[in-house]
Amino acid sequence: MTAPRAASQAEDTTGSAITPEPPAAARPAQERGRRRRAALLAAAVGLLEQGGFTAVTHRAVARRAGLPLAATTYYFTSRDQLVAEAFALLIADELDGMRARAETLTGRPTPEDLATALSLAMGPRAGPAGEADRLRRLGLWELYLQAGRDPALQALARDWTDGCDTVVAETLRRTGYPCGRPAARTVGVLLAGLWMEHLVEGRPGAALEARTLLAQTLRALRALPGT
Amino acid sequence: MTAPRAASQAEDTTGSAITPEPPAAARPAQERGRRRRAALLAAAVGLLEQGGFTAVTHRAVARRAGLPLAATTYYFTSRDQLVAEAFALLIADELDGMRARAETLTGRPTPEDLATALSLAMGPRAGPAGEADRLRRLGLWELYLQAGRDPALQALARDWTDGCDTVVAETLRRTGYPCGRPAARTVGVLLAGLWMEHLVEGRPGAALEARTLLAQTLRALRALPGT
DNA sequence: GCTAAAGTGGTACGCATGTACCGGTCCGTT
DNA sequence: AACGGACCGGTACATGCGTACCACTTTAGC
Repeated sequence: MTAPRAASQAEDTTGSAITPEPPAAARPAQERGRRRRAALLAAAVGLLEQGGFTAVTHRAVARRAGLPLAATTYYFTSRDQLVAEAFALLIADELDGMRARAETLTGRPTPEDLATALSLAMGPRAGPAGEADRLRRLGLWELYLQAGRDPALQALARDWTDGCDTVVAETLRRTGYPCGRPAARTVGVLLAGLWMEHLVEGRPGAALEARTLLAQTLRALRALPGT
Repeated sequence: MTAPRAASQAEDTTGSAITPEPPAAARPAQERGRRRRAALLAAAVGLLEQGGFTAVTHRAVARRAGLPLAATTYYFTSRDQLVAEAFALLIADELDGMRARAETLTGRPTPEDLATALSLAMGPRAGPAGEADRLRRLGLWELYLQAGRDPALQALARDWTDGCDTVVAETLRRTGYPCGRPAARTVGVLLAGLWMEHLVEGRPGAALEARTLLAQTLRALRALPGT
């Protein structure tokens, strides 16, 4: 968060003459260390969900993980690294969940049924768990957008997009909607856009609208040859 | 940015016995004051574009506007208010630009031509001005997402969505694509999603893909009756 | 058991932030 | 001309931040 980010791997200015391979324990050697690192990462993800990008501070992460402040700088070389790893974890979790929900859909559904199922798979769940989902997704999109300013996150942003598109494409193929990548992309972008809008604006009819527009689009794409 | 946000309108604890109507000059009485307020707002918008949400600090705004720090707290009761007004201004500017570009499109274009024109109207411009556009849009989306956590911004977020959809709907109608709101929504969401993706991920073929997918969708929607 | 590395936790520093305060100046009104 | 509110600008304060540091304890490898 502080200004100078480049030239961080500068000269070793500590007392010891030889550089003992920066102790940054990216992969801790001991079991307890690995657990601690995971706890910090989990705490970072949680904070990301609850309070967004700016909520992930060293102190907040340490407090949430029940660890001393210094643990955060010991296991992660910088806040940026911590955030980036949390982002990657969030993406992986979210894609796993989406994939799992999408795979329950089988058979040869009508466009309407497919639209409903896809909406359920890609959107936040209903009920009390929905608010947690909503915040998680909000955090994810926040980080996604951050990738537009921070090249270090760009690759992760692409993973997210590709992952979503792949889930959509596979679902379409499996349920008898053999379509090219373009059509799958259209459906994926539509789904993501509609759900993001819902996340932010919280309009009452959003879920229904998503199903309707999606069904319409699926029907239209199917009617058009060679997509 | 500091913790307690509620109960901010608490008791008047200043020396004077009577509350002289909080001096918060929301609409300055004097010309110079109005100019200063506008300058601060413009500076906030600029910072929003360049550095995103977190870059809009009292000090940065004041410095950019060439005014003393205290001016920011004089004309705006809080940072939140400053940010909200900047957001509103950004939305209005962006919608004006989009509308102006969209209105140059006339006649009865093919789906491909329409897709190209809409992409040009709604997406960032090319050339050296494109990077500024890119950052501006990034800032806008950042704030848009923030509206998911801050109810005070939600109405503005809806204005943005509605504005985009309206531009799309009017453009479609004017160019001989009489369609219902659902179809316009589909096109609008698709456009917004694709451009946002481009903003963040910066993939080479994104502009071409946007045109292709949009043309395909327009064609498909036109082929389907009653949309 | 000994030694070096890994891990630990308390503390400190420098900086930027949001916001409050206050003595002063400008200006429209009477 | 004078009065009162709008406006001005400098400064101060408390807080939270990222990161560095360092003496200490635990663990792994010989």
